[in-house]
Amino acid sequence: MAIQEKKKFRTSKQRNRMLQLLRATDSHPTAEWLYEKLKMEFPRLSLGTVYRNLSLLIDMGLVKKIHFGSSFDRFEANTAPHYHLICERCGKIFDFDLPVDKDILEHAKQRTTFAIRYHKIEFYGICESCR
Amino acid sequence: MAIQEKKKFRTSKQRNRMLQLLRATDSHPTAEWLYEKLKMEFPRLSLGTVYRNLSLLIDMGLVKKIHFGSSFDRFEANTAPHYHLICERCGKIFDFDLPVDKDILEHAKQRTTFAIRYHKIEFYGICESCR
DNA sequence: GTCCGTGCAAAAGCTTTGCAGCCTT
DNA sequence: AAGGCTGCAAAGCTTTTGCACGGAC
Repeated sequence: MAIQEKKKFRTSKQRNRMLQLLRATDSHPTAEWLYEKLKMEFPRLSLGTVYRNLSLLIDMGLVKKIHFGSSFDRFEANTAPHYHLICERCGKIFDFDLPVDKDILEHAKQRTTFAIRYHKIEFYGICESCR
Repeated sequence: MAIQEKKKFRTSKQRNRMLQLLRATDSHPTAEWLYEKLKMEFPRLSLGTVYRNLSLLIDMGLVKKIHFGSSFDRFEANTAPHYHLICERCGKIFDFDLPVDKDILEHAKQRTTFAIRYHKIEFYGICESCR
C-alpha cells in the first residue's frame, strides 16, 4: 500500500483471530497453516481471505512477511560468499563487496545450539540511480 | 539432488551458453531473462529447459539461487528487528535473539552509495533436534 | 446506508514434469 | 547403442482477483 493512501480498516473476527494466532506462535506460519487452524472456528473460511488479511495486517504494520523479495527466483554465477544490496524501488540486486564478517559467524555460533553452516546478509534501501 | 547420487552430466550448447551469460552479467538474472537472451540463438528454446539447466548448474555447484528458501511465504507477528536461524533439514525457522548489530549497518553504509534502510541476516544450518 | 470484509471460484504467475525424439558420449 | 538433454504442452503450486452477499460502523 502506498503511504499516501489512508485506508480505513474495519475489524473482523477472522482477522483478529489470525493476529492472535500469529502472536501466540513462534513457528513463522504459512498462509496454509493459518487456514487449517482457523477452519475449525470458521468452517467456511477461504484461503483468499487469509491472504487478504495477511496483506492487511502487513499494511497495518502488525505482521511481517519473511522471505519476501521478488516473486521469481534469481540466479548468479558468483558462488563465493558475498552479501547483497537490494533496491526497494527498482528491485535490482547488487553484489556487495563488504568483507564477509567472521566475527558475526563466531558470535552467532556461541549463542545457539544450531550447527551453523553459513549465513546470508541482505541490505535493503534505495540505489543511487533511483534517488 | 542428494549427495550420494552420482549423476552423470553431459554437455549441451544451451547449458554452456547459460553459464557464459550468467558469468558475464552482474544483474542476478531470472529464468525469464536468460530465456529471452537465449531465444535469439536458440529460437526453439523452452523455459522448461532453462529451469532444468539452472537446476543442473546448481547441482554442479556453478550457480547459486538467491531468494531460495521455502516455496511459500511465511509470516510473523514479531515486527521488531531480529535475525533468523533456518534449519536446512526440517525447514523450521527460529527467531535468533542475537543483538542486532549496529556496527554492521554503519560499516555497510560507509561502503556504498546505497541509502540503506535496514538489513536482514539469516543463518543456515542444522537445528538441535535434527542432529 | 455505506462500503469494507468474506466466501467462492476462476485466474494469474512462476516452476516442474511427462513424453517422444535428438544429441552427446 | 545408451541415456542424458530438448522442445512442447500440460500440470502443479502458491497467491491474487472479480463478484455478489453479509457485516461493521
